[in-house]
Amino acid sequence: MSRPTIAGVARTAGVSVASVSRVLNGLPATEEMVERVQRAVEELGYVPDSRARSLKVGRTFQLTLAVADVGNPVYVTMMRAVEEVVSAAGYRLVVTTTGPDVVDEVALVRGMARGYADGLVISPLRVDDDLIKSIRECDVPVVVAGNVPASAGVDTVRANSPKGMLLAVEHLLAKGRKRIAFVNGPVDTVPGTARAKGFADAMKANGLRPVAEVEAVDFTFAAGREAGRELLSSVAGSNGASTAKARAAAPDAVIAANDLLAVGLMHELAAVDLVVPDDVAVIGMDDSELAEQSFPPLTSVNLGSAERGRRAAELLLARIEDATRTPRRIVVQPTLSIRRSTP
Amino acid sequence: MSRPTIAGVARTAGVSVASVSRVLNGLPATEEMVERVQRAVEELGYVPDSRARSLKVGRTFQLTLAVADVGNPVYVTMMRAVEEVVSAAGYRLVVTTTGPDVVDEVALVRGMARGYADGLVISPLRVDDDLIKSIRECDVPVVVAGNVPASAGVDTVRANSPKGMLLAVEHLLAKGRKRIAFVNGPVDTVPGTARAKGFADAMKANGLRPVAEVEAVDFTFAAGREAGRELLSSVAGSNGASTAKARAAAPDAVIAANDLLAVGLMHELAAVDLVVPDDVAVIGMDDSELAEQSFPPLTSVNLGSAERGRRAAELLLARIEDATRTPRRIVVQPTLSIRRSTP
DNA sequence: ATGAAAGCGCTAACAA
DNA sequence: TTGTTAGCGCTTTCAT
Repeated sequence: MSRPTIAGVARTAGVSVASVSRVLNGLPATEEMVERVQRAVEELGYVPDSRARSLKVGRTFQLTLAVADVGNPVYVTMMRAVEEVVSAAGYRLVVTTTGPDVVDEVALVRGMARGYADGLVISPLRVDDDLIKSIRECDVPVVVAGNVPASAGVDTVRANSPKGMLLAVEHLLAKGRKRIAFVNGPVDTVPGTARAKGFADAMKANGLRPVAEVEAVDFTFAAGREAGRELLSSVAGSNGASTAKARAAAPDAVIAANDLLAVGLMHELAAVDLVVPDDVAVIGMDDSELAEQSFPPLTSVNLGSAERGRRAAELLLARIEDATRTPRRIVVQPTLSIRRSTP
Repeated sequence: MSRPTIAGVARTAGVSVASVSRVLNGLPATEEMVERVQRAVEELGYVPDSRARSLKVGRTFQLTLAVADVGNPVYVTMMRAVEEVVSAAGYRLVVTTTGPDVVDEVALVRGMARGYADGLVISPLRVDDDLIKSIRECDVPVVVAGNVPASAGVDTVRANSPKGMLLAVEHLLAKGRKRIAFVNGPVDTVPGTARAKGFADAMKANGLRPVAEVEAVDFTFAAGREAGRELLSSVAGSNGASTAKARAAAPDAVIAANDLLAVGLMHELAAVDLVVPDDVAVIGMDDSELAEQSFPPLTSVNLGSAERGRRAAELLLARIEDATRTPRRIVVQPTLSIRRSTP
């Protein structure tokens, strides 16, 4: 026996389908009508088909969150925040993963036209014109948690990487660390670009020059280890330097573009018996759950991922209410979460 | 201007809607027909509405994965595995989070009747009769990644916790560690129960008695820290023992029910200057990404989360093909990933 | 307050 | 091969 439909309910309740629909949606009806319908619903175990409903009303009451890498703990923070505001508003949240490629993001955005959800929060790693175009032309509202040009005319909420970098550099400086190195993620990504510029500016503003800079192949732990090895060999093997000389040239602090990279790096430091923070201080970014779980606990720039998630969700809900409102560009300010990886 | 429908495409192509539908679905048509339809589709930027389609054909080509806690890294391993097989089969995967309560799980399973997806993989922390009932009565196939009674008659793929515990205990024993303590998660959860029994059996089988046992409030890092403190105070403060005596009573190894708990515990050990593995060895379970990211890298029982995810997805696809096949109960065998948290 | 009926966008008989 | 049409399960006029 197949799933009961509204027609079945109507039949066993002895009323019309319209009446069933009405009581199901809380529209005015007599006591008795409500009673009869509810009994029938109970008896049949009826559950309305959301596809049919949304086909008719044009809304699914689902929202989608698309993230590039479920393994990145920064997304769990964001996900939790989005989930909270979205479910409070009566929406169901589903999350999908896109992978690191722009084309996948574009396909996802285009795919929203299929009617999967009433809106989309997307946090793209890489952005190109195609993606922006697909977002602008998307049939459902989309807000991007990240940075796209103002000219794109879409709602965005992004972090302030430069400010975050400043926080990191100045903290290090205050602790007397001046030989600062930098482990970035891929510079062809949005966050990678922002971090690179932010780091350069922050160093310059403080009259510092980077001791070393390496670029990891992506924002993962494995890439962080590899970048760590590269960093180590670059500062040690630049010439046949004596130990003392090498020490003098070696960084006494390194900033990583995210927590995953920072933790990967710390593993490599430990591998060559460099102790954190005594020999080298380490600062991550994102202040994800991993930062407090790592050992030593990682000082990390809190880029406000929870707040970004919250604000992004709010923006999305607002735009669903009113598609004509002028796009907002929110930037959330960073703070520094100081832990034991810095002195 | 609103979204183009198949009717619009038919109109601009000068053909019938049926013909459009046919070429869109790759059914036989003349060269010219295909040509005209494709041009119209291109011109209008037409994308078929999946709701309407699935209302008609009864399938959504979406599958749902429901996990209790997105912050638990064991789920990202599983998620990746599920995603891989599911997308290879032409399905779209969406993941939702349920929270730790059974009622939420039940609501989710019941909700599947709304037609969100063609199938569900669920990994429930707690199982009761209601949940089993809802699974059996669910309108779409569901496979549970976890342990439910055989009598439930549902497809399951589960880990072998007892075997895993044996691996852990015997590894410790081989390293000369006999004063073993245990940090479990809540015993009112399915994995909690399994771990508890597995640990007890493994110890008994080796003629060992646990030095201490504590139960964390859930399977999180924070709970692990708290449990760690409790463990430490229970072995230290049992009486006004001398340092030497306390040392003798203290564990020289502890097994934790998952990686998150193990890492939380390690932080507390470090807080009282106990070094891992010299003073106390630590073994986690799940062998999640966190195990290699932690410091020292965590020896962990690999409960096969990737394989469980893969098999669960395969089971689901198989059942979607054939609803009548007799339920299978797959159990995947554990291995031990030895890292530096054990000597 | 309730019921009859149209129609959301699509697919699948069935006819031609 | 192509077109006409019924209908998937629901909501929402429009009458009553």
